[in-house]
Amino acid sequence: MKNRIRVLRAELRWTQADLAKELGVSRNSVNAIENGKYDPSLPLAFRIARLFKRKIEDVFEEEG
Amino acid sequence: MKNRIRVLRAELRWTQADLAKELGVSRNSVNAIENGKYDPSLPLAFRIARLFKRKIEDVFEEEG
DNA sequence: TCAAAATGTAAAGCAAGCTTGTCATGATTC
DNA sequence: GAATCATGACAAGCTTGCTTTACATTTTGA
Repeated sequence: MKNRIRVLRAELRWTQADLAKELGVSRNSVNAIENGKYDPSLPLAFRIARLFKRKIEDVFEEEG
Repeated sequence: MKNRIRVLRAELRWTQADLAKELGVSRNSVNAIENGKYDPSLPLAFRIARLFKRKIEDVFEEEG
């Protein structure tokens, strides 16, 4: 899955640490997810989308 | 997370095995997810929503 | 320029998602 | 009432998501 987290985060001028704190996960998880190391769980995807006031489909996209 | 999979599946008159086959997962996974044993991964949630022609938010709901 | 902040990366370990296989139960239908 | 189908449930095992800790590299900004 691709995601637009880095862009959405940049719009708010948040650091990965800021975002991690808001989401209740570790900074390493945010970093790994932004860099496509793995996909977030569904509950975490919901929290991310809600935080950015977007639909999940507007934050995440199935690859190719 | 709650989900409406059982209802959506019933509308199509599919068995859990039918759905599992369409999704490319085991019947046990479909059964476990329908019964709330665990949440699907994000990629699987996307496949489920797409199969039912719904937004992820229309199939899954954060609890409480 | 130089220090601090932000990001990347990696290892080890626990938790959650998913598998195959198997069995029990209830509903269908012949 | 016997066979079949659909569902529920459980165990063992593998993979993936997430953690903490730690350190290296890049970016920022005074």
